[in-house]
Amino acid sequence: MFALVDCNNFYASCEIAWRPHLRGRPVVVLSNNDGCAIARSPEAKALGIKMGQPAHELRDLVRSGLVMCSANFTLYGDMSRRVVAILREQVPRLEVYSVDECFLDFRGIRDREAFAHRLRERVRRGTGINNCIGIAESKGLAKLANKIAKRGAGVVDLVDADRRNAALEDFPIADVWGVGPRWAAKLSAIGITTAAHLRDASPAMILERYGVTLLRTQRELQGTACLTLDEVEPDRQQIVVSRSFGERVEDHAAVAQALATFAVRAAEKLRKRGLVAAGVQVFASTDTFRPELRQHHPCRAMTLPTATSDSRLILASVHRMLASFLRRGCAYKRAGVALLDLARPSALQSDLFAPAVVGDDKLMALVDGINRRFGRGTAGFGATGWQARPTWGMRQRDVSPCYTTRWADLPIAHC
DNA sequence: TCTGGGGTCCTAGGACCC
DNA sequence: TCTGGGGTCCTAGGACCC
Repeated sequence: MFALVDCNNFYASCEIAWRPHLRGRPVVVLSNNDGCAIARSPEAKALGIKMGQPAHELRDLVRSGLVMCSANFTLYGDMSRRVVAILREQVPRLEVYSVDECFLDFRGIRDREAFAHRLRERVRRGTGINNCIGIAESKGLAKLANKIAKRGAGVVDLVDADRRNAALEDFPIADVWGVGPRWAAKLSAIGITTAAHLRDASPAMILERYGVTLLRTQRELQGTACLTLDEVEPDRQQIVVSRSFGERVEDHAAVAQALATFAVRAAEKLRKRGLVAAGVQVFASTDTFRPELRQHHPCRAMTLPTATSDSRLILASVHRMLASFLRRGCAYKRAGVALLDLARPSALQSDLFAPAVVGDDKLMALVDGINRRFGRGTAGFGATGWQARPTWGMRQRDVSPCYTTRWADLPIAHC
């Protein structure tokens, strides 16, 4: 028995929670580089703004009241932790599924709907974030129940068979969790246009044409829980830091600085999770939206001689791969660094003649400590260029303050 | 003027091993 | 008429998720 708590328009709700004058107004949150809409308040949806719609197509709407916010992922991450903390107080077991969703173990709860309504209200009062709850026998059905709850009821319980069947009858196949655009098109072509159709389709046919993933989805729709509540987040297999640049960059030294910056960020994330990497990959890309310009999409990877989380060793490997990596006359729009083959140091196979992990943990802990205390970038590496506004930097026109994570940005209440 | 970023799982095919 | 059989590892590509 699962409940899925899903925050409504999460990023937009976070912005509105701290800027109450935005309530009732159309608000969108933009992707990095202020590129496209990644979250929309209900009022923004009502204006017909689509998910992923480019920001430049929205400029005209600003004059009629649309508010566009640059993404502030620090704020959203902290708000997410607050929502989870409130839920943890109320249920013994939960899985943080994404930044704005939690699966809860709802077994043994007597009046599920009343309990869910109280839960919703607690989250709303504690964080200002509106949310909906779907309840069912499997995660897949809880997802589906949640989508129906978003239509207005707030809480939907599909444990009752009659209610579940009715819900599946008119639930579009494209909205089913685990059915993406490709499969939705293929399924529709053979007459499977609703969740009920998929539930009743031949399992052998599903397995043969789509594989075990969709077969699992089908069984979940039938009410058989194939997915479990995973309370512990599994260790990452890879960490990627990549960005589009604010403008096209032809200067290879600038791209190298960007890659060094991403490598340092990736190493920080790696250490925060207590992992080491045994592989490093670098990639870059010219502007794919301008096919008339010279295109180049270089990508290189190497295996490290010994696993590490030391920024200096990761930087050195990036530097080595950069030799004749970029092409003269190409202007790059995006680049990234990936750390691969991640592992816990304790889980590594030891070598009779060499250490299993290399690097200076004490030095890295010191650097991380300084940056935690005095702000990111206080202590760092020369290879990153060390500029306040590098040419490859992101465009961000209107970032909200980090209300909950930076002393200087603390909101002030006037009485 | 310009269209994001970060993940996972599954499968098929080739290389290689005994 | 004849081609062996059974296995793992790695990689690329395709699908999905938020």
